[in-house]
Amino acid sequence: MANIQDIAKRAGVSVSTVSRVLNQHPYVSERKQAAVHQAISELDYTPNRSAIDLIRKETRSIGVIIPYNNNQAFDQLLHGVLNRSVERDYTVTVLPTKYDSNKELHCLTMLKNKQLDALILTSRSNNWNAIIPYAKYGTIVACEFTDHPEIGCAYIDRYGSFVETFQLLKDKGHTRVAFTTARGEESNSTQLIIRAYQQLFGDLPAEYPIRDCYSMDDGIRAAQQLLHGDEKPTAIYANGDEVAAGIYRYAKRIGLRVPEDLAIIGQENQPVGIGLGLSTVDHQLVKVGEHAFDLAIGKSKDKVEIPYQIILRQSD
Amino acid sequence: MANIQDIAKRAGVSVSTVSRVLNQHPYVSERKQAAVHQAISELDYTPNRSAIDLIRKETRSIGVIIPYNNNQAFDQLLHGVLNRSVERDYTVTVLPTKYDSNKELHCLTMLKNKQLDALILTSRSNNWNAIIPYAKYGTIVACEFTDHPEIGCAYIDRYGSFVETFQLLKDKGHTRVAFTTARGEESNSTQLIIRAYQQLFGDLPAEYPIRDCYSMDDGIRAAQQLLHGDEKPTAIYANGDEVAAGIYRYAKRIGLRVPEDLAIIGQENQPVGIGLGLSTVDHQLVKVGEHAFDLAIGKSKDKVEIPYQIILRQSD
DNA sequence: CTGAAAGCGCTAACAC
DNA sequence: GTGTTAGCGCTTTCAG
Repeated sequence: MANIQDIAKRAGVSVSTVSRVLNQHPYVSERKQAAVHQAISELDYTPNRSAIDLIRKETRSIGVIIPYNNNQAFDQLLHGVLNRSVERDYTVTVLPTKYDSNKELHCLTMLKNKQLDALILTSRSNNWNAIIPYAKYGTIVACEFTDHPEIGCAYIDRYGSFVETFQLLKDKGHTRVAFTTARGEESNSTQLIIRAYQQLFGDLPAEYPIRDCYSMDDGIRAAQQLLHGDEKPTAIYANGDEVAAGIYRYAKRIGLRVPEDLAIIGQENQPVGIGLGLSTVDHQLVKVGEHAFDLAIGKSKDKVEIPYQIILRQSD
Repeated sequence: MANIQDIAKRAGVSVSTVSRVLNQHPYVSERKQAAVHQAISELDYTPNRSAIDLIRKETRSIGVIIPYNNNQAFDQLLHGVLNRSVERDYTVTVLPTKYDSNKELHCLTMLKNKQLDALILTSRSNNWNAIIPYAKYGTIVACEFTDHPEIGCAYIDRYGSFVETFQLLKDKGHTRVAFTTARGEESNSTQLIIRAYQQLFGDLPAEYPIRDCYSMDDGIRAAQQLLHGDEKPTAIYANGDEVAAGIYRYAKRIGLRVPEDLAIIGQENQPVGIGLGLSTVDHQLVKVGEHAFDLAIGKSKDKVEIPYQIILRQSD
């Protein structure tokens, strides 16, 4: 590949002149400008990006840490980021970590080694203490609330959302309401839903939170466990519409009526929930992703809350 | 940030020695090796990636061109790519183009400017003629069949899949079968389904292919158009399960029985289809993505066909 | 085993 | 307006 020197030689100018026209700096005579452009097209030249990144110490590319790459919620977040990246001409790199904290740390070093300008954490498996130090190498933005001043975040009031949903169920007369979660108490979100439950219903029966729920099959498994136990719930709040769909299908299979015998509420307003007419709480993850992107490229440390929305259909 | 020189100085060795231990080259005395490691940890040093990429002329990162970033089919492809990238320690950059051919070309130049080692095209809006020249700058792999020898591809026999599905419908006695597509005849896939239709049913009524279908709402629109027309179809083959779900819901809404009054078959085996019990043809896009990745990093120009799978549930 | 030195391709003072 | 030149941070001959 031709380089900037070849162009300079061919156009009969210096490399700095070539660089100037490449970067649209003023003060280059029309004549030389034309000569440079001609040389560029004759030699089919494209500036080498690594060289530019090296000297500029900036890549115009940001990373998105996504624990699982087969999860609708993370997909939504990613879509939000992508939506904005196209408009702002940034490049985005997807970094699946499988909740492996070392992999996550490895991604954080991509900030340090100047491979990425900013990093969006859609979730995390390290403590903030381990993460914060990397903030000096690049912008870090989280998709959950944190009051660390070094970290910008676009978040939803998860606790409020959980409380409101449980309240809604309680108002309808439910006292035995179970719920599903992805990870266990190592997850911030799980801790919040447990607290919300306790606030409204008191002690949490050990058999009510069903964890490791991601897919429709997990929903079926959860329903199986829940609907044949002693403390059979009259309502289940699922951590996603796919999981809710699994619960719905199992309930139907054993002859339960929804919502009369079992109320079901999902999360994230996904197609399967729409198709099945399941109520859901939409945390507007696409918007969260969009805001996270804006914070990232704006090197902002703001905390922006995205409103959630409860969508009632026929299943609650 | 400390650089390799700082480390060399601190460890009392030359930069080449530091480089050697960084790259695990043999022939470095234990003593110096230890000194270097110590200096690295004392100075909290991380090698600069741009500098390495510049000199190595390789980035260990590949791009995936995705026209729409809110489409389940492309998501599946991307997930496949991501699955393998984690295992092989590659970095993947997502490049949404919105079917803008200039944007697509812009992505191709990322090969030329050494920003990406390889590029996976999940779809394309440029002619092969415009794309091929970039193959000399990096590996290009497509997710559709092409016999260009410069391009590796992981593909499904779309034509075969379309023919088989139509045949299945024909065998059940359907003669009026409509279908939906995403893009129009500028799309390879649309051309193939039209040819498959013609092979089995002869002339294609102008009102049968409904285009611009991506979401559930598009499915509803398609059903609306189709089910109130003159040539009312008895079967519809949708270009995705979400679209199929929209058709299903509309059919139910106007009191049609599925499959007695209207047979519906979707594509890609997505949650909403499972939830609604819709038949589907699974093109195994995740696998396609995985193979595409392998071809990409193997710089292979092989053509690998991924088998599709027709999954019959109650809707056909 | 180890170091000096020549780049990789580009930008940005600085001088004219 | 334009060219010279000193790097950016690293790898890799080439000598020793």
